[in-house]
Amino acid sequence: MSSARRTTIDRISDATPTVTERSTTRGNASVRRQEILDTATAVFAEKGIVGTTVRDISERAGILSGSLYHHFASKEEMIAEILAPVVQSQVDAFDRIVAQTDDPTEILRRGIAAAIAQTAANPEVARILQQDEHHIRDLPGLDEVVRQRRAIRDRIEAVIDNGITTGQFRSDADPRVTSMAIFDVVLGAYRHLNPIGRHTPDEVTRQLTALTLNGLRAT
Amino acid sequence: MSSARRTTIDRISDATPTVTERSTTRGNASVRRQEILDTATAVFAEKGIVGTTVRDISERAGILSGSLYHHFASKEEMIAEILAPVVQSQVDAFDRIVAQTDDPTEILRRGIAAAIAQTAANPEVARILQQDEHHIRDLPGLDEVVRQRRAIRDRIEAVIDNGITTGQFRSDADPRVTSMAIFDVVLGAYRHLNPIGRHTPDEVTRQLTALTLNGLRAT
DNA sequence: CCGTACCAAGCAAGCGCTTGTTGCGTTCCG
DNA sequence: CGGAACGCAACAAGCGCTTGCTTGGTACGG
Repeated sequence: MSSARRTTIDRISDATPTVTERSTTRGNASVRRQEILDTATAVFAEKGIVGTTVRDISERAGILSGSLYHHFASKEEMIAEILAPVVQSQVDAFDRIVAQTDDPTEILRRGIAAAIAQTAANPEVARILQQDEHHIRDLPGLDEVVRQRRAIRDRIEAVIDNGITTGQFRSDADPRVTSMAIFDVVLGAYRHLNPIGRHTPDEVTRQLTALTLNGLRAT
Repeated sequence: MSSARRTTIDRISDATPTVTERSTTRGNASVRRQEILDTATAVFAEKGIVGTTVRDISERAGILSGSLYHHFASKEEMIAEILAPVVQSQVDAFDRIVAQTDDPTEILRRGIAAAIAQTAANPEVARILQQDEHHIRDLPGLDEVVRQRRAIRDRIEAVIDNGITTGQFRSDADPRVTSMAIFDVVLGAYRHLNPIGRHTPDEVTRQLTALTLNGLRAT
């Protein structure tokens, strides 16, 4: 699909054939793009991925729906660009934690705190990840996101398993059920934070770490 | 392009709806209706409410999409008829429990057990309630369902609040955050039960009651 | 300090297809 | 025969996305 609509005779000598990220020198071309992305994030969180139309996004962004495709190749690309960096930074945060300590209780405590800090910084993305979990799973362009989220849950499960063998956690705890429970609870924390809820990230972190760690601790 | 209209004669040759043969119990009117409703439940759970089309349902039920409207007035009516009885029986179960005891720990324990038993009996409805929570909220015909679910969560919150004042639960626990966490964990239990997961309802109940009650108990 | 070239950004219009829903004709059984 | 059950075809609205064209603004050679 060549959408090139140059005038009939032009560009005979292409002086710079380098594939570039042009747009740089201009008044920062990606500003509008990020604006639209932020708007789209809000709409996706509010109406869900399937329930959101490109016209919903364009109306709220003050643009015509067709003009969105000047910035993005597809609706799916917008979704990927919204979710990927957040999930990536969650993975990075978890990596940093397990590099600092190998104590299961401490990993869990810091992991929950980091996840909730992430949620506080981006509650709308957390909401999308929760409520559209299944739709995300069968969007072809989002398999990396799905893979990373599954990896996080697997590693939490491994941490719990480890804590059981060291005797810190209850021996009758099922790592799979428990890890999923923690995952669900932490992901649902967006409800308690602004703009939806009224709690501070620190308070929510205190509540959820207390609930889960006391719930897991060996008697 | 004019569509070649098929006359009545053409239809004689091609027959045999390969998907499902009609349930020929003509006397019992609601049999076929319930069949369709069960099929719709499975499709809604699989694809989500917004992601499911009436054609998806009709294909799986071995009927044409238009013929669905002989049994149901609208897609929304189908959803209401799927969700309402389950939510109602959850309310009833909770009522029965609080009529038997007023001990907060015991109410929570039996409440979780009852909710998971409900989930085990109807995992697909649980999945719909979780993943389409927000879409359900702005379907006009489902305000009763929304009202009842909110009522359950409010009453759980009250039970936790009561347990704090009696000294059974940690005094630093926030009833709102905690009740929502329990709600999320129990609702997500459908993942561990057949046909998705491999745990028995009793085992899941043991796991989640242990996690939440130990997590709440005063030290 | 022009004039030309260039392009990101957006508008207007519409494409092919799908959506929930409807009206009417047909089949089948008590 | 009557009526429930269903096929059949179509409707208006809406979907994601494409196309042709216009604009405002910057770069740059002369």
